[in-house]
Amino acid sequence: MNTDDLLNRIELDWSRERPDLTSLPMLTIIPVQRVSALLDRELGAFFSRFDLTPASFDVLATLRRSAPVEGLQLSQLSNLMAITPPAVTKRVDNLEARGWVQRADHATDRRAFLVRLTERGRALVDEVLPHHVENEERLLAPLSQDERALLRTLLVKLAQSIEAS
Amino acid sequence: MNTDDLLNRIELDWSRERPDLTSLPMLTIIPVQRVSALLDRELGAFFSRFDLTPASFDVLATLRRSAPVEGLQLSQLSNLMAITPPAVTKRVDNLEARGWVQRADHATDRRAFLVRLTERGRALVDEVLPHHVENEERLLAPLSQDERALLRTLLVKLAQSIEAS
DNA sequence: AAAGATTGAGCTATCAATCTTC
DNA sequence: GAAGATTGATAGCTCAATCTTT
Repeated sequence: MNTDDLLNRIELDWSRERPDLTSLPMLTIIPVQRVSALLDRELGAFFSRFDLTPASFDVLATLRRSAPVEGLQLSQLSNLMAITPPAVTKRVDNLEARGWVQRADHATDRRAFLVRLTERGRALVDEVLPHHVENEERLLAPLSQDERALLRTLLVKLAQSIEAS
Repeated sequence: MNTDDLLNRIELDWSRERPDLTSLPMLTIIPVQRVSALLDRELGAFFSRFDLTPASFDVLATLRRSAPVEGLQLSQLSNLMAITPPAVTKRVDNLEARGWVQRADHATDRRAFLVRLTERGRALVDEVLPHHVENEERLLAPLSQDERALLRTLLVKLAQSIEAS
Protein backbone atom coordinates (compact mmCIF):
# COMPACT_ATOMS: atom_id res chain seq x y z
CA MET A 1 0.00 0.00 0.00
CA ASN A 2 1.41 3.39 -0.90
CA THR A 3 2.17 5.92 1.78
CA ASP A 4 -0.64 8.35 1.07
CA ASP A 5 -3.32 5.66 1.03
CA LEU A 6 -1.88 4.10 4.14
CA LEU A 7 -2.00 7.34 6.10
CA ASN A 8 -5.57 8.00 5.05
CA ARG A 9 -6.54 4.50 6.05
CA ILE A 10 -4.84 4.77 9.41
CA GLU A 11 -6.68 7.99 10.12
CA LEU A 12 -10.01 6.49 9.16
CA ASP A 13 -9.42 3.24 11.06
CA TRP A 14 -8.48 4.90 14.32
CA SER A 15 -11.28 7.43 14.16
CA ARG A 16 -13.68 4.51 13.95
CA GLU A 17 -12.01 2.22 16.51
CA ARG A 18 -10.75 4.72 19.03
CA PRO A 19 -12.52 8.03 18.44
CA ASP A 20 -11.34 9.17 21.86
CA LEU A 21 -7.72 9.32 20.64
CA THR A 22 -6.12 11.54 18.04
CA SER A 23 -4.15 9.77 15.37
CA LEU A 24 -2.54 13.03 14.33
CA PRO A 25 0.93 12.53 15.81
CA MET A 26 1.17 9.11 14.13
CA LEU A 27 0.37 10.69 10.81
CA THR A 28 3.46 12.84 11.10
CA ILE A 29 5.82 10.23 12.52
CA ILE A 30 4.96 7.36 10.21
CA PRO A 31 5.92 9.14 6.98
CA VAL A 32 9.30 10.09 8.47
CA GLN A 33 10.06 6.45 9.18
CA ARG A 34 8.58 5.35 5.89
CA VAL A 35 10.64 7.72 3.75
CA SER A 36 13.74 6.83 5.72
CA ALA A 37 13.16 3.13 5.04
CA LEU A 38 12.51 3.77 1.36
CA LEU A 39 15.69 5.82 1.08
CA ASP A 40 17.68 3.09 2.86
CA ARG A 41 16.46 0.56 0.36
CA GLU A 42 17.25 2.76 -2.62
CA LEU A 43 20.68 3.64 -1.31
CA GLY A 44 21.32 -0.01 -0.50
CA ALA A 45 20.51 -1.00 -4.07
CA PHE A 46 22.73 1.77 -5.37
CA PHE A 47 25.76 0.97 -3.21
CA SER A 48 25.54 -2.75 -3.89
CA ARG A 49 26.72 -1.91 -7.41
CA PHE A 50 30.05 -0.97 -5.83
CA ASP A 51 30.14 -3.85 -3.35
CA LEU A 52 29.30 -1.33 -0.60
CA THR A 53 26.47 -0.71 1.84
CA PRO A 54 25.13 2.64 3.02
CA ALA A 55 26.74 1.94 6.39
CA SER A 56 30.21 1.26 5.03
CA PHE A 57 30.07 4.18 2.62
CA ASP A 58 29.14 6.38 5.54
CA VAL A 59 32.48 5.58 7.17
CA LEU A 60 34.47 6.16 3.99
CA ALA A 61 32.71 9.44 3.25
CA THR A 62 33.10 10.69 6.83
CA LEU A 63 36.83 10.02 6.70
CA ARG A 64 37.13 11.56 3.25
CA ARG A 65 35.40 14.81 4.07
CA SER A 66 36.87 15.23 7.55
CA ALA A 67 40.19 14.70 5.92
CA PRO A 68 42.92 14.76 8.56
CA VAL A 69 45.47 12.48 6.89
CA GLU A 70 46.29 10.87 10.21
CA GLY A 71 42.70 9.66 10.47
CA LEU A 72 39.92 9.81 13.03
CA GLN A 73 39.46 7.97 16.29
CA LEU A 74 36.75 5.39 16.50
CA SER A 75 35.03 7.48 19.15
CA GLN A 76 35.01 10.45 16.80
CA LEU A 77 33.47 8.34 14.06
CA SER A 78 30.88 7.15 16.55
CA ASN A 79 30.01 10.71 17.34
CA LEU A 80 29.93 11.94 13.74
CA MET A 81 27.87 9.04 12.43
CA ALA A 82 25.56 8.94 15.43
CA ILE A 83 25.91 5.22 16.03
CA THR A 84 27.28 3.31 19.02
CA PRO A 85 30.98 2.42 19.33
CA PRO A 86 30.41 -1.33 18.82
CA ALA A 87 28.66 -0.59 15.52
CA VAL A 88 31.63 1.49 14.38
CA THR A 89 34.00 -1.34 15.32
CA LYS A 90 32.10 -3.72 13.06
CA ARG A 91 31.99 -1.28 10.16
CA VAL A 92 35.70 -0.60 10.43
CA ASP A 93 36.52 -4.31 10.73
CA ASN A 94 34.67 -4.91 7.52
CA LEU A 95 36.32 -2.05 5.64
CA GLU A 96 39.75 -2.94 6.93
CA ALA A 97 39.35 -6.52 5.71
CA ARG A 98 38.64 -5.13 2.26
CA GLY A 99 41.66 -2.87 2.34
CA TRP A 100 39.80 0.44 2.24
CA VAL A 101 40.78 1.68 5.71
CA GLN A 102 43.60 1.01 8.18
CA ARG A 103 43.94 1.24 11.91
CA ALA A 104 47.06 3.12 13.00
CA ASP A 105 48.44 3.66 16.49
CA HIS A 106 47.53 6.84 18.25
CA ALA A 107 50.59 8.98 18.94
CA THR A 108 49.98 9.66 22.61
CA ASP A 109 47.16 7.42 23.82
CA ARG A 110 47.67 3.70 23.61
CA ARG A 111 44.02 2.98 24.33
CA ALA A 112 43.03 4.62 21.07
CA PHE A 113 44.01 4.35 17.44
CA LEU A 114 43.27 6.25 14.29
CA VAL A 115 41.19 5.00 11.41
CA ARG A 116 42.31 6.33 8.06
CA LEU A 117 41.56 5.76 4.41
CA THR A 118 44.01 3.72 2.37
CA GLU A 119 44.86 4.99 -1.09
CA ARG A 120 42.45 2.47 -2.55
CA GLY A 121 39.78 3.57 -0.10
CA ARG A 122 40.21 7.19 -0.98
CA ALA A 123 40.11 6.40 -4.69
CA LEU A 124 36.91 4.42 -4.15
CA VAL A 125 35.11 7.27 -2.38
CA ASP A 126 36.18 9.74 -5.01
CA GLU A 127 34.92 7.45 -7.75
CA VAL A 128 31.58 6.63 -6.14
CA LEU A 129 30.77 10.07 -4.78
CA PRO A 130 29.59 11.80 -7.97
CA HIS A 131 27.30 8.88 -8.76
CA HIS A 132 25.99 8.90 -5.22
CA VAL A 133 25.15 12.60 -5.39
CA GLU A 134 23.48 12.07 -8.75
CA ASN A 135 21.45 9.20 -7.33
CA GLU A 136 20.35 11.29 -4.34
CA GLU A 137 19.39 14.03 -6.74
CA ARG A 138 17.19 11.56 -8.60
CA LEU A 139 15.48 10.50 -5.37
CA LEU A 140 14.78 14.09 -4.38
CA ALA A 141 13.62 15.11 -7.86
CA PRO A 142 9.95 15.65 -6.88
CA LEU A 143 10.89 18.35 -4.39
CA SER A 144 11.87 21.86 -5.42
CA GLN A 145 14.90 23.53 -3.84
CA ASP A 146 12.59 25.52 -1.59
CA GLU A 147 10.74 22.42 -0.52
CA ARG A 148 14.01 20.65 0.29
CA ALA A 149 15.14 23.58 2.40
CA LEU A 150 11.82 23.60 4.20
CA LEU A 151 11.96 19.88 4.84
CA ARG A 152 15.45 20.22 6.24
CA THR A 153 14.41 23.07 8.51
CA LEU A 154 11.47 21.18 9.94
CA LEU A 155 13.49 18.02 10.49
CA VAL A 156 16.38 19.85 12.13
CA LYS A 157 13.95 21.52 14.49
CA LEU A 158 12.56 18.14 15.42
CA ALA A 159 15.97 16.54 15.76
CA GLN A 160 17.31 19.28 17.99
CA SER A 161 14.40 18.92 20.33
CA ILE A 162 14.76 15.15 20.64
CA GLU A 163 18.52 15.36 21.02
CA ALA A 164 18.14 17.90 23.79
CA SER A 165 15.86 15.64 25.82
CA MET B 1 27.33 16.10 17.44
CA ASN B 2 23.88 17.56 17.08
CA THR B 3 22.07 17.45 13.78
CA ASP B 4 22.31 21.14 12.92
CA ASP B 5 26.04 21.35 13.61
CA LEU B 6 26.62 18.12 11.74
CA LEU B 7 24.85 19.36 8.61
CA ASN B 8 26.75 22.62 8.66
CA ARG B 9 30.01 20.78 9.06
CA ILE B 10 29.22 18.38 6.23
CA GLU B 11 28.45 21.29 3.96
CA LEU B 12 31.67 23.04 4.85
CA ASP B 13 33.81 19.90 4.61
CA TRP B 14 32.59 18.91 1.17
CA SER B 15 32.82 22.41 -0.24
CA ARG B 16 36.48 22.36 0.76
CA GLU B 17 37.29 18.79 -0.27
CA ARG B 18 35.15 18.41 -3.37
CA PRO B 19 34.03 21.86 -4.53
CA ASP B 20 33.03 20.29 -7.85
CA LEU B 21 30.16 18.43 -6.18
CA THR B 22 27.04 19.74 -4.52
CA SER B 23 26.37 18.43 -1.05
CA LEU B 24 22.83 19.73 -1.20
CA PRO B 25 20.95 16.45 -1.70
CA MET B 26 22.80 14.93 1.26
CA LEU B 27 21.73 17.81 3.43
CA THR B 28 18.12 16.89 2.83
CA ILE B 29 18.45 13.11 3.05
CA ILE B 30 20.62 12.93 6.15
CA PRO B 31 18.14 14.70 8.46
CA VAL B 32 15.36 12.35 7.33
CA GLN B 33 17.41 9.35 8.35
CA ARG B 34 18.64 11.04 11.47
CA VAL B 35 15.19 11.98 12.76
CA SER B 36 13.91 8.52 11.93
CA ALA B 37 16.72 6.94 13.96
CA LEU B 38 16.11 9.33 16.86
CA LEU B 39 12.41 8.52 16.82
CA ASP B 40 13.15 4.77 16.71
CA ARG B 41 15.30 5.11 19.78
CA GLU B 42 12.73 7.15 21.66
CA LEU B 43 9.92 4.81 20.75
CA GLY B 44 12.08 1.83 21.65
CA ALA B 45 12.72 3.26 25.09
CA PHE B 46 9.02 3.97 25.50
CA PHE B 47 7.80 0.53 24.45
CA SER B 48 10.36 -1.28 26.55
CA ARG B 49 8.35 -0.12 29.55
CA PHE B 50 5.62 -2.48 28.35
CA ASP B 51 7.97 -5.30 27.33
CA LEU B 52 7.31 -4.36 23.71
CA THR B 53 9.32 -3.08 20.76
CA PRO B 54 8.20 -0.60 18.08
CA ALA B 55 8.13 -3.52 15.64
CA SER B 56 5.90 -5.73 17.75
CA PHE B 57 3.59 -2.89 18.68
CA ASP B 58 3.25 -2.12 14.99
CA VAL B 59 1.70 -5.56 14.47
CA LEU B 60 -0.65 -5.23 17.42
CA ALA B 61 -1.76 -1.74 16.41
CA THR B 62 -2.27 -2.76 12.78
CA LEU B 63 -4.48 -5.65 13.84
CA ARG B 64 -6.35 -3.48 16.32
CA ARG B 65 -7.18 -0.68 13.94
CA SER B 66 -7.92 -2.89 10.93
CA ALA B 67 -10.21 -4.77 13.20
CA PRO B 68 -11.69 -7.70 11.32
CA VAL B 69 -12.24 -10.10 14.21
CA GLU B 70 -11.17 -13.03 12.06
CA GLY B 71 -7.76 -11.40 11.67
CA LEU B 72 -5.44 -10.47 8.81
CA GLN B 73 -3.31 -12.64 6.58
CA LEU B 74 0.43 -12.45 6.98
CA SER B 75 0.67 -11.11 3.42
CA GLN B 76 -1.76 -8.32 4.31
CA LEU B 77 0.31 -7.41 7.33
CA SER B 78 3.40 -7.40 5.16
CA ASN B 79 1.72 -4.98 2.81
CA LEU B 80 0.32 -2.70 5.51
CA MET B 81 3.51 -2.51 7.52
CA ALA B 82 5.77 -2.23 4.47
CA ILE B 83 8.15 -4.97 5.54
CA THR B 84 8.98 -8.28 3.88
CA PRO B 85 7.01 -11.46 4.65
CA PRO B 86 9.89 -13.12 6.54
CA ALA B 87 10.08 -10.13 8.84
CA VAL B 88 6.36 -10.43 9.56
CA THR B 89 6.77 -14.12 10.32
CA LYS B 90 9.36 -13.30 12.96
CA ARG B 91 7.25 -10.58 14.53
CA VAL B 92 4.21 -12.83 14.66
CA ASP B 93 6.21 -15.75 16.09
CA ASN B 94 7.38 -13.50 18.87
CA LEU B 95 3.93 -12.13 19.67
CA GLU B 96 2.33 -15.55 19.48
CA ALA B 97 4.85 -16.94 21.98
CA ARG B 98 3.79 -14.17 24.37
CA GLY B 99 0.12 -14.92 23.89
CA TRP B 100 -0.84 -11.61 22.30
CA VAL B 101 -1.77 -12.95 18.86
CA GLN B 102 -2.91 -16.30 17.44
CA ARG B 103 -2.62 -17.95 14.06
CA ALA B 104 -5.95 -19.38 12.86
CA ASP B 105 -6.70 -21.44 9.76
CA HIS B 106 -7.92 -19.61 6.72
CA ALA B 107 -11.46 -20.67 5.77
CA THR B 108 -10.87 -21.38 2.10
CA ASP B 109 -7.12 -21.30 1.41
CA ARG B 110 -4.99 -23.82 3.23
CA ARG B 111 -1.78 -22.07 2.24
CA ALA B 112 -2.74 -19.07 4.32
CA PHE B 113 -3.87 -18.40 7.86
CA LEU B 114 -5.16 -15.45 9.76
CA VAL B 115 -3.33 -13.59 12.47
CA ARG B 116 -5.61 -12.18 15.11
CA LEU B 117 -5.35 -10.50 18.47
CA THR B 118 -6.04 -12.54 21.56
CA GLU B 119 -8.12 -10.94 24.28
CA ARG B 120 -4.95 -10.21 26.20
CA GLY B 121 -3.38 -8.73 23.07
CA ARG B 122 -6.31 -6.47 22.45
CA ALA B 123 -6.35 -5.36 26.06
CA LEU B 124 -2.64 -4.58 25.84
CA VAL B 125 -3.00 -2.37 22.76
CA ASP B 126 -5.89 -0.52 24.28
CA GLU B 127 -3.92 0.09 27.44
CA VAL B 128 -0.71 1.21 25.74
CA LEU B 129 -2.24 3.27 22.95
CA PRO B 130 -3.14 6.44 24.87
CA HIS B 131 0.34 6.57 26.40
CA HIS B 132 1.88 6.00 23.00
CA VAL B 133 -0.06 8.87 21.46
CA GLU B 134 0.88 11.07 24.38
CA ASN B 135 4.53 10.15 23.94
CA GLU B 136 4.42 10.91 20.22
CA GLU B 137 2.82 14.22 21.04
CA ARG B 138 5.72 14.99 23.35
CA LEU B 139 8.24 14.18 20.61
CA LEU B 140 6.47 16.41 18.10
CA ALA B 141 5.98 19.25 20.56
CA PRO B 142 8.41 21.67 18.82
CA LEU B 143 6.34 21.63 15.63
CA SER B 144 3.07 23.51 15.27
CA GLN B 145 0.07 21.79 13.69
CA ASP B 146 0.75 23.63 10.45
CA GLU B 147 4.37 22.57 10.46
CA ARG B 148 3.39 18.94 11.06
CA ALA B 149 0.96 19.06 8.15
CA LEU B 150 3.63 20.59 5.95
CA LEU B 151 6.16 17.98 6.96
CA ARG B 152 3.70 15.23 6.18
CA THR B 153 2.90 16.72 2.78
CA LEU B 154 6.54 16.97 1.78
CA LEU B 155 7.34 13.46 2.95
CA VAL B 156 4.33 11.92 1.26
CA LYS B 157 5.32 13.59 -1.99
CA LEU B 158 8.79 12.11 -1.66
CA ALA B 159 7.51 8.68 -0.68
CA GLN B 160 5.08 8.50 -3.57
CA SER B 161 7.82 9.28 -6.04
CA ILE B 162 10.18 6.64 -4.69
CA GLU B 163 7.42 4.05 -4.43
CA ALA B 164 6.44 4.66 -8.04
CA SER B 165 9.97 4.03 -9.29
C1' DA C 1 3.58 -21.86 -12.89
C1' DA C 2 2.18 -18.80 -9.21
C1' DA C 3 1.04 -17.53 -4.41
C1' DG C 4 1.44 -17.85 0.84
C1' DA C 5 4.44 -18.68 4.33
C1' DT C 6 8.74 -20.27 6.29
C1' DT C 7 13.72 -21.22 6.86
C1' DG C 8 18.57 -20.09 6.40
C1' DA C 9 22.42 -17.02 5.47
C1' DG C 10 24.24 -12.56 5.97
C1' DC C 11 24.25 -7.60 7.80
C1' DT C 12 23.75 -4.21 11.09
C1' DA C 13 22.17 -2.34 15.16
C1' DT C 14 21.57 -2.13 20.30
C1' DC C 15 22.89 -3.02 25.30
C1' DA C 16 25.71 -5.02 28.86
C1' DA C 17 29.96 -6.77 30.18
C1' DT C 18 34.99 -6.92 29.63
C1' DC C 19 39.85 -5.61 28.84
C1' DT C 20 43.49 -2.32 28.58
C1' DT C 21 45.24 2.13 29.37
C1' DC C 22 44.92 6.71 31.39
C1' DG D 1 37.53 5.21 38.77
C1' DA D 2 36.97 6.73 33.95
C1' DA D 3 37.74 6.42 28.92
C1' DG D 4 38.58 3.90 24.40
C1' DA D 5 37.61 -0.06 22.13
C1' DT D 6 36.02 -4.79 21.74
C1' DT D 7 33.25 -9.03 22.50
C1' DG D 8 29.02 -11.54 23.39
C1' DA D 9 24.07 -11.83 23.55
C1' DT D 10 19.89 -10.43 21.41
C1' DA D 11 17.04 -8.72 17.90
C1' DG D 12 15.60 -6.72 13.56
C1' DC D 13 15.84 -6.54 8.56
C1' DT D 14 16.87 -8.20 3.65
C1' DC D 15 17.39 -11.63 -0.04
C1' DA D 16 17.43 -16.27 -1.89
C1' DA D 17 15.85 -20.76 -1.54
C1' DT D 18 12.28 -24.03 -0.10
C1' DC D 19 7.82 -26.25 0.88
C1' DT D 20 2.95 -26.63 0.38
C1' DT D 21 -1.22 -25.46 -1.81
C1' DT D 22 -3.72 -23.33 -5.55
